[in-house]
Amino acid sequence: MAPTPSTSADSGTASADIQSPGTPAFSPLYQQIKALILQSLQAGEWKPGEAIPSEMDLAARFRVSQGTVRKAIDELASENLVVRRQGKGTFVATHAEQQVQYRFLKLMPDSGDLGSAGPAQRTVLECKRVRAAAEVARALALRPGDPVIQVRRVLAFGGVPTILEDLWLPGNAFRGINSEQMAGYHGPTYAMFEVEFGVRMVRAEEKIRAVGADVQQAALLKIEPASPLLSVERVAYTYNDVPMELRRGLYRTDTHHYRNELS
Amino acid sequence: MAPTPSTSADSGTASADIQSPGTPAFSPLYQQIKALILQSLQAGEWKPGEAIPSEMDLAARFRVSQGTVRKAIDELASENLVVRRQGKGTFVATHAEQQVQYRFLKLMPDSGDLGSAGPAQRTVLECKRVRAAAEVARALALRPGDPVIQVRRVLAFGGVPTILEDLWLPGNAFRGINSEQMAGYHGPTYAMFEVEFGVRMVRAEEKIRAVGADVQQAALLKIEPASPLLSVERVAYTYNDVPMELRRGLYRTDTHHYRNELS
DNA sequence: CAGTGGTCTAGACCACACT
DNA sequence: GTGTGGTCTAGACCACTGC
Repeated sequence: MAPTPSTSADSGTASADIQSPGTPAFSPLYQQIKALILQSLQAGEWKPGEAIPSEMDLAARFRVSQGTVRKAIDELASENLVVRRQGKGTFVATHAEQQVQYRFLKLMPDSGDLGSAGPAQRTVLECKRVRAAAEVARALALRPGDPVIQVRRVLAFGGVPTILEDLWLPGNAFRGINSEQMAGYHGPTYAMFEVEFGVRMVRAEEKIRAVGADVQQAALLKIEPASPLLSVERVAYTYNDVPMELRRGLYRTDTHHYRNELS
Repeated sequence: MAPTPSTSADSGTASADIQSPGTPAFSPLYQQIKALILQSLQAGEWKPGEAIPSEMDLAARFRVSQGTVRKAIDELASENLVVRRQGKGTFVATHAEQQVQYRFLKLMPDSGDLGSAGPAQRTVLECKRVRAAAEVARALALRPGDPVIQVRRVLAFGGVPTILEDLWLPGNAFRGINSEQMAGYHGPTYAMFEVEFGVRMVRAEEKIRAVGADVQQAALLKIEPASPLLSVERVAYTYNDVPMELRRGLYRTDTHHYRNELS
């Protein structure tokens, strides 16, 4: 299964390329290899946490040099799709066994002392099948009225309710999900999605605002109504930029803050 | 000016390494080259926007192969310290001539329509020399009482005041700064810092919270007191992780949102 | 056209982890 | 020791830019 290089740097050969006229569309070999590896990743040829074949093996399989495979894997690693470990191999990234427990949750205690409060205590308030409202459908690339799972839960740190979250999940991919799974799983929710539903979140976009708590929200978080809360609206994507989750979190930021790095 | 490789991969040579006992401290050649290039960047050997020497030139200068220089530059490019442009050269990154006008400002209009409101209108309310309070001193790695510049300004989009910002700058590096500079410069404030003070911001950390506007803040932003605002506390760093600015912004998020990407 | 960064190869050796 | 990823080199050719 050799790729079709769009240009050839092989000494001696000169394979031409089939291209639509007018589209330069030059694609380096390593990008094609990357795409092939990505396909195997999507297809589940290697499961999260498992090792992928060695660079030499992949080079042989795709009939390219190790250096080309290396560059393809380099990009996958920089996108956090795989993790390289010297001497051991390259592994499919997973939300479980992440060094920092929550890869997508950037809320930090002001003290900076992470583990003091231990893991979040989850309380699932609701987990039901509904029909997608227009807004939810748009975010998840569904049609209005399509089945979605709606989850509402509270996360507490050290006994203090800190986050109120609403989640919307495509009904088809998450068929059969229930409150016990949402509450009972030890570890990140995204890790549970991998194990139970084979859904790997690889990327997310967030829109952050400051809002005032309404009466119901205030009651659930045990704060005064109209208290300022951080509203974090997240769309999480699997491979190929397919949206698989819409999430709206309300964070208390009197004891925590959202930490971000710019470069 | 050849580097001292901590290990040698040269065929034929076998240069041993001077290392403190007990410290493995293996550092690849390309990291050493990267550090050397970084030194030249800091020293101002090449100014923001200028081209650095070609890969071949640098390879000759450091007596290493082009591939090694390439890998060093690759890392600098991934850290946004330089920008590569095929066929033209590698250029020192700058906050001016940035494709997106504000590299560190992640506030977007909800409409998504960027340029509609045009560039921000700046109103400088204050620009004075003060002595660093404990908190400011800590953030800027100064001693309490050291001179700092304090700036307060309002940014408006399409005539609507949207951001209220307080800035603290080390008095020594920004000696002589005044309101006219802060208000009059066309383009990002960080670009002005490069041109006028030779200070290049390379990286920043932000702590984000939701807060309620106090009476004064509300008046300046022409909103109701206690309205929820996004508080963005930023420390910006030059080379070598030296903090050069503390900034606290209060963002209206009824018409805009803070956009973030996770991966 | 020459010069720049970008791609690709092939082979050698190093650092690390397991057995 | 063996196998993995990581580093380094040398040389060839490709794509893009501007003279």
